[in-house]
Amino acid sequence: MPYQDAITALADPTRRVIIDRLRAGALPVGAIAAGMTISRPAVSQHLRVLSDAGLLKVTPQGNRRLYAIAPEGVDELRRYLDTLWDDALAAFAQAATEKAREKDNA
Amino acid sequence: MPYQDAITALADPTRRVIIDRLRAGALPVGAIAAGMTISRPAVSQHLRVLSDAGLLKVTPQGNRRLYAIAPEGVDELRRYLDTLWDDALAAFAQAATEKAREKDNA
DNA sequence: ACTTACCGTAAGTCATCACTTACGATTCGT
DNA sequence: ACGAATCGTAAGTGATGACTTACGGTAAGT
Repeated sequence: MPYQDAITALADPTRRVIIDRLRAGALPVGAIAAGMTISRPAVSQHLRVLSDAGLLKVTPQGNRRLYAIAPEGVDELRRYLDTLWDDALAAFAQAATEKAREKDNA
Repeated sequence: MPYQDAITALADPTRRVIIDRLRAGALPVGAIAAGMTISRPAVSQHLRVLSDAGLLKVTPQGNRRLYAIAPEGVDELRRYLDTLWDDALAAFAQAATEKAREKDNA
């Protein structure tokens, strides 16, 4: 899954809450939904989106399904932002030098 | 602006196209909208969202307005993903050791 | 075997948001 | 000073998506 799906998935506040709940480790759906204001099926739908985006991986364990953060999916997004960050800094530096040159010509 | 706004802003494909157009350096609105399928006011609205999210900075230059990527805004998002990445790796490692311990007890 | 627990999916509703056209404001050129 | 250019904003419309309830399917407990 490309990084675009990861960004779209993380755009929803509820899904970010789910991600935060999984920071410490894998959890079954019931544990994730417990304490949240929305219904459990709604959580399931969010988990589906996050999994499709490559941000979560599922491991069925008997009756339950354990969801955990997939480091690879997070890394894809990280790399995209790194290139964006590099380009932004380079453009910023170039704009600064151009501005200095203008000042010299004045 | 917190990182949440940045994620929400980058969730839209059109806004990512705009960001990509600004990777090489600042551009006025007309140049950004040129070649895009949507109208120029639509581009203006997207630029507003990106600016509010802290991802773009504007420098009015006479008649036109130059938009450029704001490195600080990108950095906020980068830091969020870094902590998420760290936690995910730590949880993954812990799960691996626990699994190994289970095997030993068997 | 039968009940209970855990979970995903289907169908439908409601709000959010991206886009359009129309308009007003500011600045440049002549 | 006047017309053209550049851009932001307002109002309205259509589509996407987040949520609900209802249902089915599989595994665990007794």
